[in-house]
This record gives sequence, C-alpha cells and structure tokens, in this order.
Amino acid sequence: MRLSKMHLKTLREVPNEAEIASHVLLLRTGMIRKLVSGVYGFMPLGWRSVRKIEDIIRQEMDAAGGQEIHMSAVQPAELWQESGRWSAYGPELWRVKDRNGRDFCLGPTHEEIFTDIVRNDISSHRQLPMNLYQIQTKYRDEARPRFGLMRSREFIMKDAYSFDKDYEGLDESYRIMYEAYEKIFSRCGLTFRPVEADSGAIGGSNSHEFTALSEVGESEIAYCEKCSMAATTERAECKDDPASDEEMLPMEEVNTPETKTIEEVADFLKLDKKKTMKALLFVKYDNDGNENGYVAAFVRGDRELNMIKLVNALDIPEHAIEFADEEKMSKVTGCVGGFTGPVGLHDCIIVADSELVGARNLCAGACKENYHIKNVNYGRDFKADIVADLKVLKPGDPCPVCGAPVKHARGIEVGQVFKLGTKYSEPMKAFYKDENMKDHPIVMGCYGIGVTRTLAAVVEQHHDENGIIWPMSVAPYHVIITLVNPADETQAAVAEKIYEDLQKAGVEVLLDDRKERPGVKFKDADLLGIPVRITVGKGAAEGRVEYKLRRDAEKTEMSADAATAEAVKTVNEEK
RNA sequence: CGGGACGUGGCGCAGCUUGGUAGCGCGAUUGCUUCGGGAGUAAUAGGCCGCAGGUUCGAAUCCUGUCGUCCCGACCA
Repeated sequence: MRLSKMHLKTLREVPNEAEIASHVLLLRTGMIRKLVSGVYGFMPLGWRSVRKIEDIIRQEMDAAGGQEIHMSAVQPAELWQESGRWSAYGPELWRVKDRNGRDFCLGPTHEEIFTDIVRNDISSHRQLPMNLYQIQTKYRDEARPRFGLMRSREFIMKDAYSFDKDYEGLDESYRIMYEAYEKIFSRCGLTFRPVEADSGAIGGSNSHEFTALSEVGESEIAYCEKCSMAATTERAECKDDPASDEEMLPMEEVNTPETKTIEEVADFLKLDKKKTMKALLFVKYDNDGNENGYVAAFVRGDRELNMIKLVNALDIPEHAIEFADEEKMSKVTGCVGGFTGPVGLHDCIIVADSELVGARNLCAGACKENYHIKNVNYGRDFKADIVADLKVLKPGDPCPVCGAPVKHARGIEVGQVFKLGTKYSEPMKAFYKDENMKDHPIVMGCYGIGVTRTLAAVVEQHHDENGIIWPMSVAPYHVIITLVNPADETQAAVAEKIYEDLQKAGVEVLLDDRKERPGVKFKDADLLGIPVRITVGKGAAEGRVEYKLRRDAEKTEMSADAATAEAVKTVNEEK
C-alpha cells in the first residue's frame, strides 16, 4: 500500500479524551475513531490489526476442533427469560424494543442463542462432543465506559461454546480451549497469566481468566511465586487465621464515644485491630428492583470484605445488593451506623466470615450509639445465617495453597473460560439421548476472547514514548519503506523495486511515498510502529539503504537487495 | 448512580474574574525557498463560542436548565 493513497490521519498532539497509552496511541495513529462514549470505529490500519488477531484466533480455534458460525447480535427477550437472565443480568443488558413493543436485547454474550441452536439440532449422543464459535460484535451498556477499547460498550468478541455428554467430556473440552488460549495470546505477543476467576453473570462452576499483565489493567490478581497459585483477588481464597485457644470471657459493654471506625475503636480501647470485628450493611433487591430485606456482613477488623464472595455466599446476582441506608435499616434491624455488632441485631441476614468462628473475645459494636461490646464470641453470643470466606486476600497474606506470602499484580482481562455445566441446558431443555434412549442435559462450557480489548492490551505492552512497537503477528503491515525524497528519481526507483520485491515475497508492505519532509515520515513511522523499516535516501545512488527494526535503536546500511532479503527473513520468522 | 472537571474552527488551547459581538499554536489550501528526525515565508479558507431559556441596550463571558465528554468511586464477561 502506498501511504500517499491511504486513508490515514495521524495526530501530533494527544487528544484530551485519552489518558492511557493504548487509547492515546490508537487515536494518534488514526487506527480508531470514537463515535460516542464507548463506541469506536476502525480505520484501515486499525482494522487490519483487528483482523490479524481474528485470524490468529480462527486458526487456533479451528485447530482445536471449533467450527465457526455467525449469529445475530439482536436477540429476542424470550430466550433470556427462559434462562432467567432477562432479569438477572441487570442494566448492562442493552435492551431495545421493536415497533410493536416486543422486547429484544443486543447480545452481550450468546449462551442462550447457542443453547437454542443445539437443542434444536442435537438429539443424539453420537453428535457430541461439539464446539461452535463466532467472532462478532457484542454490546454491553457499561455504567462507565473508559480507556478507549479497554472497556467499551460495543466491542468485538470471539465466543465459543462446547457441548459434551458428561463432565469428563467438559473437562477435556475445557483443557483443549485453555491450551488454545495460551497459544493465541502467545502468538499475539502478550505477556499474560491464566488465573482462577469468579464466574460472574455467565455462571458455572469453574473459570479461568487470561490476564495480560499491565499496570493500567482493571483486574487485580493474586499469585504465589512458590507454587502455581494464581487467581483474581475476587476469587482468591483467603486462609483463616488458626482458631484461638483463649478462654471465652464474659461480655462487657464499654462506652466508646465518637469511635465509628475500626481505627478509632482500636485506638480508644488500645486493642489490636485483629481483636475487633466490623459490620458492613447492605440492602437486598429482588428481580423487580424492590427492596427485599437487609444483610449484615461481619469480618475481622483488620480484614476487608470481598463483595464477590458475599454475593456468592448469598447466592444472588451482584447488582441485587447495595450498601444500605443505615438510618432506614436501623428501624428494622436495630443496627446503629458505626456501632453495629452482631449482638442485638434482628430481622436481617447475618453473614459471618469463617475466621470469626474460631476467633475469641472480639470487640464489636453494641448496636447502641457510642457503645461497643468486648469479648464477643461466635456460638455463645451470636450466630450467623451463613458462614463463609468473605475476605479479600491482600499482598503478603499467606498463599491459600502453600502458605508463602502472596503477591499482587494488575492486568487486562483478555479472555475467560468457563465450565457452565448444565446451567443453560437444563432450564432451556437442551437434552440428548444416550444409547438407551434416556435423556440427559448437554454439558456446556463457554470461552470468550475480547478481540478489540486484546488489541488495546498489545499496544499497552508494546510501545515507547514515540509510538507503538507492533509484534509482527498483529502489525497492520510488516514493513515500511521510507522514501526520503520522492522527487529524486534514483531514490524512487530503488524504493519501488524493494516495494515490488517484498510484495512478490508475500510481505505486507507500506511505501511512504508522500510528499512530506523526511522528519514527518520518520515520526509517523515511529508512531505507527511497523516492525521492519527500510529507509531509501542519500545512499540510493550507490544502491545503499538503511535497515532497522522498530524495536531496536541501531540501523544498518546495506544494499537494497540485502535489505529486501533481510526483511523477508525477519517477517517470515516472526509473523 | 455519587463526587470532580471540561465543552470556543479538524486537533490542542487562551479569552470568562471586571459583559461591548472571537484569538493563538498545530493542521488544511496556494506560491516561493527548503529537503535525513514533526521546516521558513507570504497569502487564503474555516467558528450561530454544545443546546435551550433567563438577566441586560448588549452575553463566549452572569444565572437556570439540559445534553455531551473525561477522571475518581459505585458497578462491570
């Protein structure tokens, strides 16, 4: 492609709407264009990179036995009502009505549609296992779209669904996808870590996220350097401190004026924070959005509540719970903002962290303004409706597997794999008949990759202060020829020859034949990040050109033919 | 949804405090010079100052509302 003919507009200045590197660079290179908040279009170079990623995904999915299909983005509400997610999914589901007032949504994911396909088409065990996938535009009406392609309302996703006879088959399908994902992200040039994850709104029992490591990433992961433990902090199990062998002491109410926070209470009573417990108060909503009772969650004073673990313990969707209005809640349950403890609380669901069961003589709120109670003990003084691990695993806490101190890192979630089991096949009646004509629900798995988010993650991991540094595999073009002075016939002829030779060799090549000053061309070449660069300039009369890789600082002078050969070799090795 | 900031030619911004009908840099077009790291010069085009009300003789500027955008939080495969 000749740059003089290409639809390309690079920006010299940083658009004020962008903060992080991938967003800034994708806008400055003109690869993406914003339409409205969270909705982006792709210009020629951007679209080529998207297609590169898609092609890598297709190759690996096909190699893993997947079959590509393409479903509509528009989905009828009926299917979502059948699975129960029409109400469970929440406001992120982008709902639309047709002219007759019938409800639809723009698909955020396609479990229902794929389940519907197989329940119609699959009836025999002989048709299983099967894996179907698509690469398609998805919609999620995000509360706060941000960082360009990182969290957008419209995005491209590859979603795959596996269908098996039983859980053993699912384990195998899951393993195959997991390995395919490792290949895909490696080929895209990403540094990533598969981590155990919560299954969220998609549902199911077992899940891994593929996280591209990056400081600007929105997911936080905990991992252990001594063993293989790696999980999102939402998911990571947090070990209880061992049960105390202290004697239970009698409860004692103490006056603790103006001590609303754990720090204040611990300071005032000269207690270790570990000898206190804190209360977090929530209001629960039913599927229609009406208030549906209160929840009080308790963790030790030095711990932090993990909301995901709480909603999982309650077995409700995440959006069905919110911090409670303490005054309103007080009238029903007797809680007192800042002084809430489990003793004296009534008419609400009490959820206690498992660590509290073995702890002894903790200080808790007295449910009375300016009073706390010392020596509160589980079992004797209060009981919980639910006991579960509710804690956030913090850096330095013992690894739940081996006990070594864990570390934390941030990352961009570029893919996730789930074991769904029969979560969809059962309610939607996707059954197959076995050898004995007996019906069984199909056992499903689902596997997603954020294609456009992967593009952003690649840029996050591969850039410098001058621009993008594309890995060969996802670069929009492999080689850029900078023709320093197009008016110089010798230079032009040498550049044209290299351009043609590279194309004949199957290399994707850009020829910068614009009537621009050299500085502009060099700056653009840096910004665009094309991996191999050949500069045709002063040396052209002697048949000499410069060869340079975007990622390297040094350039090499060589003959035009040698540069062409070197470029072909490098591209074929790396693409 | 809560908190904060911002909307002025394609992009980045000034002007607003103290109202008088819009300016700078980049970009674009044309000429001349220049030509290996975002050139110099001269000229030209391009803006109902987000939108709607209000105050005023007069509003980019003050007031109210509204829409949009970004950041933090809430939320989020």
